[in-house]
Amino acid sequence: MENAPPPARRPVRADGRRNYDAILRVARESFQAKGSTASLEEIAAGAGVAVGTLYGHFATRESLIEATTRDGLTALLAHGERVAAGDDPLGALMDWTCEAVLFSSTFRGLAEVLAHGLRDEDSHWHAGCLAMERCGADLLRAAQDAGRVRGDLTPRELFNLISAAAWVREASPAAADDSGRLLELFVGGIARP
Amino acid sequence: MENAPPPARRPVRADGRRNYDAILRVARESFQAKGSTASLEEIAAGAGVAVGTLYGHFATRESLIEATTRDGLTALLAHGERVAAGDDPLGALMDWTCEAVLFSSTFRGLAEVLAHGLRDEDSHWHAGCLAMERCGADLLRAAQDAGRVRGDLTPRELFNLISAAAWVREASPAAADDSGRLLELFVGGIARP
DNA sequence: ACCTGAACACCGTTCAAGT
DNA sequence: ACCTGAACACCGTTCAAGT
Repeated sequence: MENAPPPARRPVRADGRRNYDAILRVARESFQAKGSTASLEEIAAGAGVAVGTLYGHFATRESLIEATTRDGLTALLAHGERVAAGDDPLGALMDWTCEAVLFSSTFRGLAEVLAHGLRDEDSHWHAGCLAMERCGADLLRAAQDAGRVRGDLTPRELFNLISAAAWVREASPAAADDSGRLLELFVGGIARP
Repeated sequence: MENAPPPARRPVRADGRRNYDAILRVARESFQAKGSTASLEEIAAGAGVAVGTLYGHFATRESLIEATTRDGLTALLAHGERVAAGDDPLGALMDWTCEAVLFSSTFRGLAEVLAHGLRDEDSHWHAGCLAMERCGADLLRAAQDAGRVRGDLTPRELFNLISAAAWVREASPAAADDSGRLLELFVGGIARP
């Protein structure tokens, strides 16, 4: 209930903001290069701060990961609202799903963190994951109401399909090259003629 | 070419076999409980041997994982041969695929190790992963020849679908409960009416 | 042929002391 | 309010010495 850790916030003092931003910038590069398990010590060193400073700003690895991908998630949700306004429910769902797969494979390990965040109520991610699930749920329902997608598919299952496709993308460079094909394989079966 | 590490083999000396077996037994329990990243020191301690003994028998974590799941893979391949003898190619493919998903989610992290082993030629796993892929390829081709599965699906893509479904099973207990439903979602789209 | 355990390296995490 | 870096714990991996 009350043991959910506080989300990372940008500090008010000038040196604090500088360090916060430097850590975020280096963290993005490190996660990109080495995945979600990249060394926090290396990130701190790369940002020119002591480890304690990193922990001061980001209490857990999850909160740092959350902060590095917050913008991406925001963009994804905005994209969802945009495509929802169109008049092709199936196209909108597929379009957004594709973007969601790309986002969820921003770096190696993110899909797992997302899947975990959706289940763990005490996670920094929980709210974000729920928002992402809900965004997909709205698009899914619209496509189902239009009779274009099998009606028994649940929002949670759509989330699972997305993170699974993202996981394959993370793990297999060859599959990542052809995202359209991957998407077709993973969610192609849910459409109705 | 020649830098592929040697597979773990059961020692000839009596005390060696005893330790080897003890390590394997504890490793199975540990992987089951904590996933593929379980502490090797704890496994060694649990087996009543020094860490060096564990490394003496299993040069890498991968080789230990391989040894703990070798029987399961063998059983899966045998199951493939068995179902291939029937006269329902689509049923055989689905049956085997379901077993493959169960095997690939024996413990948390195995799906990732398998996906990695298939790509890395120097892995302990490479031969095993190839055998698994080939087993699926034979069943897939039969189902395709019978016109029951879309013809453009490749063996590699089937492997990816299997490990992705296994990954979801590993990550989400709820999904793991209803394997039939999961399988339907992941490979239901490949069948032809 | 196999075992032991100390030794080294690396990393996560905390915290008292500082500014 | 924020920073520092030493301190502790834990783990992976190697290897000289032993039987």
